[in-house]
Amino acid sequence: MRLPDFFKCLADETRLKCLLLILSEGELCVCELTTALDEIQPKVSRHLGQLRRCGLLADRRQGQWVYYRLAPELPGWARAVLEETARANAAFVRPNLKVLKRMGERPRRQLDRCTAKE
Amino acid sequence: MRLPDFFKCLADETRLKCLLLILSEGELCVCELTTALDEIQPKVSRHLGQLRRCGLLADRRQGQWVYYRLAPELPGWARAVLEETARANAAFVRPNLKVLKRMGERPRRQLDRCTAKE
DNA sequence: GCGATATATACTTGAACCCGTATATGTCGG
DNA sequence: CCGACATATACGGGTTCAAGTATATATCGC
Repeated sequence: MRLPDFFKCLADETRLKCLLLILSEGELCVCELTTALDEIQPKVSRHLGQLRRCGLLADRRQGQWVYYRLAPELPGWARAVLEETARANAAFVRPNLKVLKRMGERPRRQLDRCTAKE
Repeated sequence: MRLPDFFKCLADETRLKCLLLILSEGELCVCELTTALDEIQPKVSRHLGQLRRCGLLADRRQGQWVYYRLAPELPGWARAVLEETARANAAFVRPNLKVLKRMGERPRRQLDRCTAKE
């Protein structure tokens, strides 16, 4: 990927927050991000799709949910940039992380069969 | 500055190359960057002005030349992001750096009186 | 003061971008 | 199958952005 395109992916608030939240949580599904960001679903989905097509995120479907994680093939320096950014800008996503933690109905992951209730 | 705005500054090829070249050389004037990038002067100047207004670069005038350097007040994490990017993407600016090195007519810096010829 | 050089800015235009709405696709439970 | 839920995408419109050209400002040598 062209270097400026990598930073273009980080240049939008919604995309940047998605990346930092995923970096913090390891893996998040669309509805969790939609809630954490308090945005409408098509908006979040559209940005996640862009991040996937650009090679920053990977996705996996589990039941009706789609989980996004950092792409394993993401170069080390790119991951380092994200981590350094997250470390020094924790306040940027803190409110969203708080909403996420308080979120009642979170799908249970790492199980083939799962219910929507905790 | 808002976090996404920082990355917006890096999301343009001309701006990103300016930053990486300045990071590599310490300080560069507009005409050196114009030559190294093979771009027209108003384009380079406009992007440099934007980087200055956003707080990424600082400038000083010396005679008829204006030198740009990384802003001293740039947060450490931001500088680290730039350095990590430069380290892992040396090829991105290598041709421009080569042009710069071969550039015959470079203003001499760190002197109050200077000529355009080396 | 007057050209020559270096840099900054104003203006206009076309492209890229992001958004909300509506709709399509996919999965699940019954 | 069918309704409910989760996600993706198509469409249309408004805004932002970057470009080239032209011009303004500033410094220098004379």
